[in-house]
Amino acid sequence: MGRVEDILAVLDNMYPAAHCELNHTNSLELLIAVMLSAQSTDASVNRLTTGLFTKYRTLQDYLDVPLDVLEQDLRAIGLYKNKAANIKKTCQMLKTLYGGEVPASQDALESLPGVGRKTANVVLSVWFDVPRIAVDTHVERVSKRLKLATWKDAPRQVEDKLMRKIPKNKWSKTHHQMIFFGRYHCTARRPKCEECPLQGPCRYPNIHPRSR
DNA sequence: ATCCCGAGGG
DNA sequence: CCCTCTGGAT
Repeated sequence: MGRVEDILAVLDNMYPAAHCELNHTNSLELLIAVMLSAQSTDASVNRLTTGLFTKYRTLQDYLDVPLDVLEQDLRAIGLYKNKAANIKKTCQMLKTLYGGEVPASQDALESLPGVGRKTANVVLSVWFDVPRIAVDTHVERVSKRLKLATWKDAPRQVEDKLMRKIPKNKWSKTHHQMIFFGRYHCTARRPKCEECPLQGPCRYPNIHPRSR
């Protein structure tokens, strides 16, 4: 069995039910939750959206509210001023350009302020079931440690290499498994290397010989 | 390359 | 205290 196949098998075994952990009940809520997740934990986002999605139920609710009020409603999360402005502008564009719906196209999504490639990929994959691999901080770190990419690769290059190495029908599942692995096991700061079933393919011990 | 930017963990 | 969190725009 090849190296990549081994890694996928281990991830399947560790996280058979990996999934999107951002709470949402429709495409607008998912889009906003992903926008809010920039440089924030999903736990923080969910804590915030519990109340937010109760207060803001429709697209129009975001359009009607004054910017400074929305800012205060997002205050508990990082980058809240940027996020408030982007959400308001994005909702305006959804209304005027996309019939009040979240578009299912990569270009349309990325044209929205505050929505880049990573956010677009998550929405496409999670909501529209389009095969994509969103490269966030976890996926990037895990990919580099497991030698699925090199240390110098930018997120876009990591994405290309993953798409080449992973069967397309597994992109979405593997994406979430890498998130879980990065979030709960192969953490940025003190990865649990001693109890890791992926020590074989990992380069981390060679780069940080005695760290833990 | 830098800025935005709060909360939680170690 | 310092680091990290499903980034994006300039």
